Amino acid sequence: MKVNATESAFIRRLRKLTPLDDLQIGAVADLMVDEQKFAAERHLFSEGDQPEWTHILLDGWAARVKLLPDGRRHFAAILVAGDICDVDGLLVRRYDYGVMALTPCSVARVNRQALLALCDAHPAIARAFTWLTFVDNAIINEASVSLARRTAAQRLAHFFCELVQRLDFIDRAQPTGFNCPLSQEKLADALGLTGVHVNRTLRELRTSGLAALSGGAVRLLDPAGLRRLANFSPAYLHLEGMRSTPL
Amino acid sequence: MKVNATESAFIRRLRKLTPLDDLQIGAVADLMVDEQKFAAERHLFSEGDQPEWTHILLDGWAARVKLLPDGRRHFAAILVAGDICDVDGLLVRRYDYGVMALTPCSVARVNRQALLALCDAHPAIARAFTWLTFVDNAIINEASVSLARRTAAQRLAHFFCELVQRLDFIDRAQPTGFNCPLSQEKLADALGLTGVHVNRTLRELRTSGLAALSGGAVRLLDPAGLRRLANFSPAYLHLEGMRSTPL
DNA sequence: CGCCTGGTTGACGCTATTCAAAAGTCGTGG
DNA sequence: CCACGACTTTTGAATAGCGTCAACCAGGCG
Repeated sequence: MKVNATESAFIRRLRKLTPLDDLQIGAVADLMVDEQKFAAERHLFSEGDQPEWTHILLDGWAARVKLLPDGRRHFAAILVAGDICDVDGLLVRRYDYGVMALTPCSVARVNRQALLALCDAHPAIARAFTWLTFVDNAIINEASVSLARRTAAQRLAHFFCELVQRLDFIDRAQPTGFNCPLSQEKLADALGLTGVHVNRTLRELRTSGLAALSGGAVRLLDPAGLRRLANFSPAYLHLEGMRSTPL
Repeated sequence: MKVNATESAFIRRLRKLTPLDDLQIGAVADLMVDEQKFAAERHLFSEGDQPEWTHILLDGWAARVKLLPDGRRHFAAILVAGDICDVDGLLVRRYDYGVMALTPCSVARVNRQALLALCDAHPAIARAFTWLTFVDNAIINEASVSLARRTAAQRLAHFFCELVQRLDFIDRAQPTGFNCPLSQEKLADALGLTGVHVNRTLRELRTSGLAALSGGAVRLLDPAGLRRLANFSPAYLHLEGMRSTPL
């Protein structure tokens, strides 16, 4: 399927975050030629696969999945529209994670060699992609703080605070809440908990008047309270965009 | 202080992992001009600082530190000789982590602008640094699996398995063990545990004949057993080096 | 209508934390 | 050489947080 790349969340993110000009943005958009749909639970690719395409999430939610031998799993990252699923596929021989659609997804595939060539030809574009990698990293680092040192309630609160920012950036959130089509089981896999405990912790947040998840939507009843509980500070999202330095 | 860059663990890593030729390697080495010493516990820089240099660890151990408001901390990454402490400092406005020396360290500082310029001039060099970022990422992703889903014993076992590989790669480990100058408290900060529990878990590993930490060294008493316990598979370290694709 | 997935709740157990104290280690200075 | 202090390791006892198991309920969809 043909992509309307120019209006995609990814290109809009590039516009807002990087100093690329219209020509450079256009060159990137031109690589986003074919669009694929994935049903929920479907894998875009799996751990161990050899990368052939770079996948950019246009719509829906997905996750980077790490599987454990006993069948349990961990979501190393939650991906929303505008996120690149697998930049590292550009240079790595084998994926060390899979990417799974959490909801029905629409994905732009970008030819790996073509993107590499474009980056080589335009250092500014290479920098933009490197920048996106760094932001991705920062999010994962912050998630690891949650896993290492925050309680279940704090993890959920932090997760909600982060997502409202990320989604708002692509105009998919209101200050009052956002659409969150994740089952409690999937939330658990993202936060290093069990489904049962996520359930209890959600009730805790609800009864304490902080946030509520129902009908596939998160309502932030007390945004300031949530941020206080999670000790959330959005600096790590680097929403001001990359530091522009002379080429 | 002047650096003997060519013999540094970092340059040797570049040689082994990337397809850069001697000229390109030399150009990178030429940027590693000044060497600084840091005492244990000293910060190379702190969260919130504006990046000015890129820091490459030549000797000693360091960690990327994320601080919590209550004084607790989390080590988002453990750095050893040959690791870049802060690639993202190249493009980010403010660090979202600090880097702390865990032992006396020797660090090469690289001028940020100069490295950016070099990457722009030589796409192959840019790729090499991007590649190192990806490997760094993969390690952090795997660590997040430990934090999310592995028990204390498995975390320690996995940590030891990873380090013996990473250190062996720069010729600083024997198959039988390696030098590990981390206090139990610091191990705890890397693994999302408490010092007390690390102590108990180390005893568990010792009495079950898997591994022992004493006198600043880890002895791997039963490497295969350790790997089995941790379900360690070194694929994510990408020790085969980057996928070479035509420029 | 029955099935299937996801949400909800209770009882119980285990893992890791907390608090506290004692013993070992190492560097420093007298 | 010993004494001292600071830090690290070690161990115990009590507790908290989260996981496990199991049952039940609600809604969507064939």
